[in-house]
Amino acid sequence: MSATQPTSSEMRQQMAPLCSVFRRYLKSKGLKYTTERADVLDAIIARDGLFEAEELLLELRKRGHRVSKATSYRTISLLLEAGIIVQALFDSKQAHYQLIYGKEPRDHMVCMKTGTLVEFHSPELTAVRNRICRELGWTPVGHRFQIYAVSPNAPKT
Amino acid sequence: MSATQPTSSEMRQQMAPLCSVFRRYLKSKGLKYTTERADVLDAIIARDGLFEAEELLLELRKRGHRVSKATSYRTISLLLEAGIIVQALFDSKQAHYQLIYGKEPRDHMVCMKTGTLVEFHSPELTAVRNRICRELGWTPVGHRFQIYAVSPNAPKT
DNA sequence: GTCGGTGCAAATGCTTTGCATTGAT
DNA sequence: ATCAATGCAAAGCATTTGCACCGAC
Repeated sequence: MSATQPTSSEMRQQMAPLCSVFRRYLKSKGLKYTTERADVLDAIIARDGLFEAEELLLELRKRGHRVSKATSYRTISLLLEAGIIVQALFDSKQAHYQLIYGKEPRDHMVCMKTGTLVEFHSPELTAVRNRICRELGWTPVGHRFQIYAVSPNAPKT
Repeated sequence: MSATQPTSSEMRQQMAPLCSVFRRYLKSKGLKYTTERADVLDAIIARDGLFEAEELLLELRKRGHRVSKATSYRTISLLLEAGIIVQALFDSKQAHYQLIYGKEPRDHMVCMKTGTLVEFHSPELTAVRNRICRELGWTPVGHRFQIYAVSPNAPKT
C-alpha cells in the first residue's frame, strides 16, 4: 500500500537515529547541539505522536530535565526547519506538532461533537498529492488530510 | 435595513440562500439577525474564498460598513457554528476562514518557499473521506486537504 | 576564548471579554 | 419593554524576543 518509493539517500537518512539527523542539521547551519536541544528531542520521541508546546514542557519536567519555555519553543522551531516534526493545526488556539521524520504521514479524523481524535493512514492520498503536483509542475514536500465527522458514540442531540 | 443589491447573478444566487440559512440558524438559537451580522456575511460572500479576520474588516470598510472588530469576530464564530464557513489553518499565527456552505470543498497547495497559494478541487478526496468514515462508522461532515510543495518558480536556493 | 545558547521577564499580536449603551423584535 | 448585540478598551494567551549570563566547540 506504499505509494512513494523513497530514494536510497532517503532510506539512509531514515535509518539513522533522529538525534544524528538533528545534529547533522545543526552542524550544517553552524549551530550547536546542546543538552537542552537533545532533551527536547528525547521528550518528543518519548511522546511519539501528537503533542503541543505545553505538554512537551510537562514531559521534560517528568523526565527531570529543566528546559525553559523559550528554549523549548526555539528548539521546536529548529526541528520544524530540519523537517523532523511538522505542525498539525486543529484550531486557532494553539499549535500541535507531530514527529514525522522517517514515518509515513498520519492523517486525522476529529469528532465535531466529542473532540475524539482518530489517526489513520491512507497512502492513496500521497498518490493524489503527487499527481496534482505533477500536473502543476510543483515539487511535493508533504500534505495533511483532516476529516471532520461525527463519531458513532456522540450524543444524538 | 438597507440590503445591498447584488451586482452579479452569481452573487444573487448565492446571497439569498446563505442569508436565509444564517437567519434560520440564528432564529433556532434565539439570536437576532442584525445589520452588522448581515454586513459581515455580505463581505464574506464578496470575497468568495479564503479570508482572514483583518481582511474581512478591510472589506467591510471598503463597502462603507462600520462593524467593530469584536462584532466581526463574534459573527465569524456564529458562522462557524452554523456551518457556513470553516477554518483553514495554515500556520499558528492567525486563522484563515473559508466560505463553505453549499460549495464543494476547496483544497489548498502552499509553496513552502514563496508562500504562493493555489486552490484546487479534487472530488476523489471526498470519496476517500466517505470510505474511511464508513469503515469506522462515523458520519462525514467535511474535510481539508493541504499540500505543502515547492512551486516551479521558487528560487532554487 | 568565542560566539551562540539559555533563562527570565517583558513584549507581541491575534482573539476574546466586561461593561455601558444601542437596537431588534 | 425586554434582552440580546454592539463598540470600545482592556484582558487573555500562545508564542516570540531583548538582554545579561552561561556553556559548547
